[in-house]
Amino acid sequence: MSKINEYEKIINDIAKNKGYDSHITISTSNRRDLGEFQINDAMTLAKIYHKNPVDIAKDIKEELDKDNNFENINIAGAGFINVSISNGSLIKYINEIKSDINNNIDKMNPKNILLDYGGANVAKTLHVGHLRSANIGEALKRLAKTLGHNTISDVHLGDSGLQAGLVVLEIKNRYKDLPCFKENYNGEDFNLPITIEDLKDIYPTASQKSKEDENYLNEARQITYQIQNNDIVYTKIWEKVSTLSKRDIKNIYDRINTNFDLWEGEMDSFKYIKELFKYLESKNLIYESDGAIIMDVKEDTDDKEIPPLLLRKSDGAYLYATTDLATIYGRMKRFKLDEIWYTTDIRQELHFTQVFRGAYKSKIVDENTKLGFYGFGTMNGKDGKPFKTRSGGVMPLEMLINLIKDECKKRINRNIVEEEKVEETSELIAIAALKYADLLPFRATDYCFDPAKFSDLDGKTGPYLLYSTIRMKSLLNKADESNIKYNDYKIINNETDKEIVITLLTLPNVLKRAYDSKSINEIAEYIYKLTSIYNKFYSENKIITLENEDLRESWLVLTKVVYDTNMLLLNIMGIKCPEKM
RNA sequence: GUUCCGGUAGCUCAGCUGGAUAGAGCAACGCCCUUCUAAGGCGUCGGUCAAGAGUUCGAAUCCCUUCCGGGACACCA
Repeated sequence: MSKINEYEKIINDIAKNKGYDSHITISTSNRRDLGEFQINDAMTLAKIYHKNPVDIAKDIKEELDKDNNFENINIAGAGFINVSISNGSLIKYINEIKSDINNNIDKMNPKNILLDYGGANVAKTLHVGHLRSANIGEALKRLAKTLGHNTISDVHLGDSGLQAGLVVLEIKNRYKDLPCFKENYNGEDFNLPITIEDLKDIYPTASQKSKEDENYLNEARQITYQIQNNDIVYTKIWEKVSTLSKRDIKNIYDRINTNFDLWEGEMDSFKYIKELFKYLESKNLIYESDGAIIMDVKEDTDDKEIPPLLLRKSDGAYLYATTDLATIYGRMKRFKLDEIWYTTDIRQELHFTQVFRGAYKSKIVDENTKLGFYGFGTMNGKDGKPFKTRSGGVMPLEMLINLIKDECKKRINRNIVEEEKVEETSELIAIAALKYADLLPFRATDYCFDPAKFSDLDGKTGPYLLYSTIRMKSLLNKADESNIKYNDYKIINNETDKEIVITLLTLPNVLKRAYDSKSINEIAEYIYKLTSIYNKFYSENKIITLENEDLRESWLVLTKVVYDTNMLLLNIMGIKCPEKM
């Protein structure tokens, strides 16, 4: 158990012995003049037990006074209990976590969690709109892992929609002479002379044409249907396009440290669709309505309209809901899952509500498996609409990364970073800037996309965190080079030192809250707070040259613990730290 | 129309399971590099928490109303 929870348990045991049975929490005080931690539960307990809150506070204080973990206990106002932790206890705490930062984490009971995020579309360029899903999903996965869970991540590519028909149609138009488009094609394998560069042009062209030409659109729809139904040529072309496109998509995901265990897509769910329909039919859950096949998912207790799940269009084609339900069907067959997490734009919430209901109602998913939708807010431009480039399209992710990278490159300290490392280093800094800026706002609120926000390199930013973390590491390296040992934490010198220790103490609760709310912003806020206190400490003290050896050793141990914590949290956020910058 | 989510400093955002004096970054202004990386540190300026009413010992936080902005609402994904 983490130290902070040990403290909390002591306090809860005391309260229980005094007859107050309720969960009491301690939190860092916002009245530091009165104490470092505060307990606000006396007021709540007063209501339950019909007693004066100050008397309850006194009861608790009386016992806390006897425990040498705590000191300077006082009661203020309506019944606030202010508590400080004794230096002795804090020193012990740092020594408990100094060699393994995992000792400052409360592991949870392991669950098997599948995370569905990313949502890239085959044959389409990864653009800034894909950023949040990747950053948030990846960070949630890493957080879950850190807390002891088993995870499977799936990019769940969008590869079954109209863009398939559009792209194949455009290819057909451009390469009429390929053997596969001839009448007596014998099904032999063929080379598709298409590059990723071609692909970047093919979809936008086709999309544009479909908007202007209804015949073109209809033909694309027809081909989409044929691909979904395993047409020998079209399906093969689409598979080739997918393979090519996946490689491109993976390159960009790699750049932003987003990794998937499964590179599956909507098309991979098609093999379950027949079985799924049969199953739903056997349960009498689906029926025809206006030529389409639907499933009712509304419930009597609903106070708003929940439309039915549309599983097959009147023209026979399948939809988003079909592939999502079939995907769940497949996942439940293949894996033993406790939870499935979806991270997409919050505008898809209703869709997932419908799909989840369909999954539970049909018992594809039993009530022991939790389906969770953790949507993120929409990325808007300054005008309140989705961010666009000057030409009107959505900005490709690659362009944004390179934009930031150029800014970072200008600021690299060439006296420190070797020339051949400049490229790699500016990439890491750019990614840090991008990811941190994206993870800082609360998950579910919309936010304003401004390239300037991501290229901010000063203040509360990714580069600030990297810069500071590198300085910590550099300091520890200097100590190693000078053969200065730092084994034990011995002295808390002043308020700044103590503030660092207290901030470290709260880490387990921060991780817990982030996990509960499925929002990384608490972690992003926390690492900034810890880092800025450390930077204050850094500027106040000269460490290596200090003559007081015990204090110097303590400071180095403290530096190491903050460094380890930062590395842990950067890793959760999917941010890599360079050696120098 | 139904319904969901927002409105907090000039800008971008935290804080919302009620707690004491509402925070941060940017921007503006001032100070600190012969000394472990100044992408840093310190300070100043900046607020009717959209408005009104209510619950409470206590409200940015909970309830209600209004105004403003955005989203979703069966053959797109």
